[in-house]
Amino acid sequence: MSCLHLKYIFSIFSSSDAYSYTPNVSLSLPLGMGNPCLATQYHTLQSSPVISVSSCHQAGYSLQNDSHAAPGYYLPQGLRPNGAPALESPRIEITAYSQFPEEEVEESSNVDHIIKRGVNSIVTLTLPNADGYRDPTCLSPASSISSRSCNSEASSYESGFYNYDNSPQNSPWQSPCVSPKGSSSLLSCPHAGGPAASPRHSPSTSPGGGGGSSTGKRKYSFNGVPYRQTSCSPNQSPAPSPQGSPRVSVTDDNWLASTNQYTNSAIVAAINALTTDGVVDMGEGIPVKARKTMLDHTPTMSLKVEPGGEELGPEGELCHEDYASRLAFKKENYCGGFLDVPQHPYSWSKPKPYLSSRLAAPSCSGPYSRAHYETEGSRGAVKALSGGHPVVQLYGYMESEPLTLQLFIGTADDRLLRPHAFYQVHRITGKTVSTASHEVMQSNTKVLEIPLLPENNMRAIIDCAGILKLRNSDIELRKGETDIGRKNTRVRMVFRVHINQSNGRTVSLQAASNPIECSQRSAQELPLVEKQSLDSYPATGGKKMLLSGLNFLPDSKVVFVEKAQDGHHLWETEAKVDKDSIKSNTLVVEIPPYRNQRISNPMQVNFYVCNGKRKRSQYQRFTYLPPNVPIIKTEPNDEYDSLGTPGLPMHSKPYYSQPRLTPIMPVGDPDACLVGSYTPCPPRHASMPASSPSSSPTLHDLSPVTYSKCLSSSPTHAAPPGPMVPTIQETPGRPNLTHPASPDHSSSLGMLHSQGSPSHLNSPGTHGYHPIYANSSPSSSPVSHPSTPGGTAESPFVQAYSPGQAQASSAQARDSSPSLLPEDASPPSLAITVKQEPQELDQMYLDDGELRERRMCIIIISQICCFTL
DNA sequence: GAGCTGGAAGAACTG
DNA sequence: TACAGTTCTTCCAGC
Repeated sequence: MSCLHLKYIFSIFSSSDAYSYTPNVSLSLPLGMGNPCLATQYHTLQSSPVISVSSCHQAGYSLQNDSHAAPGYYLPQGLRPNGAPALESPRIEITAYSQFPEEEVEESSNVDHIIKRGVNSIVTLTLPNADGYRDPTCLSPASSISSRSCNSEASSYESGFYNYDNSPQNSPWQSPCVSPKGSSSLLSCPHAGGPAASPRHSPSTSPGGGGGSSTGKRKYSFNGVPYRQTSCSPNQSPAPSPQGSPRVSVTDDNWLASTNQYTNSAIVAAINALTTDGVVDMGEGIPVKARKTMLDHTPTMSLKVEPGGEELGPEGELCHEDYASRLAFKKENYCGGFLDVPQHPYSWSKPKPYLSSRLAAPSCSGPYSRAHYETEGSRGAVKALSGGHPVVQLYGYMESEPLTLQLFIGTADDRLLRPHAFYQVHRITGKTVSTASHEVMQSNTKVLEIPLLPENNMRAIIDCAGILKLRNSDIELRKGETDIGRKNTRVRMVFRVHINQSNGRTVSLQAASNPIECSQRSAQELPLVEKQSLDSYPATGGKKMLLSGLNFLPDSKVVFVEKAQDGHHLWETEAKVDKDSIKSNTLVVEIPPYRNQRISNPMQVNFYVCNGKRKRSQYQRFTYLPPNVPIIKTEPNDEYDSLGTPGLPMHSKPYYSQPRLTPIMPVGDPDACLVGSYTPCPPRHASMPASSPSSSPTLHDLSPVTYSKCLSSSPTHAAPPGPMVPTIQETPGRPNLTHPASPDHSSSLGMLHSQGSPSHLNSPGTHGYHPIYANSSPSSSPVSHPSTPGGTAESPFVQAYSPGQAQASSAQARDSSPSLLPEDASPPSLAITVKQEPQELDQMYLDDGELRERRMCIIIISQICCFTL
């Protein structure tokens, strides 16, 4: 499978607190190469949107990810020829990604990647094996019996819950992409299995009491994967699928008549329309109650405005009529497989007041919040670490049309980012919720749609989203489900925005939050490494590295491990931990010497913190450099300074639990990317469309994800040859891609991989955004990737800024240079200097400089608290 | 009374 | 197969 690798800046701040740091993260969007239905699409953007997410956790890390490089387009280290950060240029990249070679290889082996270049620069993305991953007919999150569950009568109606299950375009499985307006490609019906009647355990019907859902011990197939029991259980679960969603007739006329505005609802509607064609029949498997509810409300596709309505007033409400009237549908053969970007989504009321500022954000009681089961009541919206709620903002968007921000729960494991099978976003309603939202089902994944309004500076406070935990037994029994829920408790919130371009194309941006631990026990006991002061160091070792995170104990151990691609350990050694310096959130460890002191290329290894048997953190990446290689240091991170660990400047990038590798190159020298200046990753962009500069939006994922770009980008490190996500450099005229094999379900378009890693720290006073060390490797952390030639403060993007500054910044961005954020925007706490990308570089990619002027980026302003169950 | 939380009991599962 | 430890779900109580 191939992944569309999107780079974006991710900046998260809490609604109540200002954070500023912007890790670079690149997103890999899996493209089903093997599926002929996949169409590659890309557009030329007048502006290059960038999704930025900054997390409060990370203070500036910069990773590079990126791509295959096409000589000439990227310089090692992710810099352009002129030294500008690669990510800067607007573009969409499809990059191979993988962390664990073993898995990757296995997964990749199954998929062919095909990219079609259609007329109009249409890129068709297929969703290979999408069905395999999740059976649409299976119990979906929507089946939640909770009052707020998507399938509940109330929720489905009130929230305007729609199931667009088969909408490729909207499907979370679909990777963000640029699609030509009106382009249509046929995609094989994702839900081949059909709605049918696969028995599901219905939460609502399951006998109460713990374990009621599980009918027995889990059985595993020969390959160790739990197989679905086919016997129908009395407790049929309501296939929450949206199939029962309101149906609306769609005609070409009304579709065409729709405005230029893009909305996901259109897709939903389209899918719903398909149901009339018999394409989608979700009736079976849906609890009677649920079906009834949905049917009853069929005609009413309403967008419910959350409480706070009084404050919102008429304008703030999205009434049914209003909502419905704005819906445009395009009848299309979605089953066919082409994923179009709906051209006419519903529009959010324009003058909608943004209430978030008026609401008192719930305070975060501690480091953890808590997700809820269907059998429980809601546990509230996701909290930001600093309190309040996450805030997402789209920077650089200069149009007056409101956009729709999509939110769903994605995975946070070692594989590509994709919708999480065991968790679903949960729409929160209530007095304290200021943000309007509505739910839709896409490919068995619940998606929350939130308006991004120009009047609000394209900013939204995510106070309407909680996390619902589905019972493992319910999900594992789904047909085609290969994931195991047990101990699969980390998730990320994934944000997407589809932006219609004036040229008729649509660009999709995506950003993911930091990993969120959803297991109560794990959150309390498992060590979590969020940051490390060094990403790389000479093989001689001996240097002390500061780790920051959670749950460090006096007897915590740090183990360095090197694994072969086949998974077996090549080397493992326990590092020396400074017991005296151990705190619950910090730990100092001495980097052990590498097993081979004579390495000529950087060697990627992993390490983890262990609190005892079965209590290990996820793997963190570390790169051993040839002894004679000079180490580049980045500016100290204030955050670390605050840790009180003198002598250990931490510019480290936050490593979240996911030590995943994002192989950029499917094949090649694993170390290649690190070679030379230790640039994380070699240039991945094979071909930048010189002709249409504006057409390649760049997505920067600065999420606090733990990956290091390097790994991901470098086959060497991490990436097993096989499993890599192909890197595709799309150009209107010539898409260039590498195909990685596509993994099973993960290979579907829906898989998104956020490779980003937090790598950047913004220095106070400088723009937080660090564009791009796109190609940075894991080791590309600030340390290894110091500044880019371009210089610092001028970065067109601001990574982090305080909430208060956000609006000003965004406003300013629109007014003048969208891409540029005010200097003051960056939080004082950030110490890393962001270099600005030289314009010359842009020009290398673009024929004109317009792109820079209109660069956009989405910023997630707040870090999300961990959740516990 | 409803909703949100934190805590924990007991079932389910793993090794 | 039994057992102990781990993890998952559900339930309860306090605000």
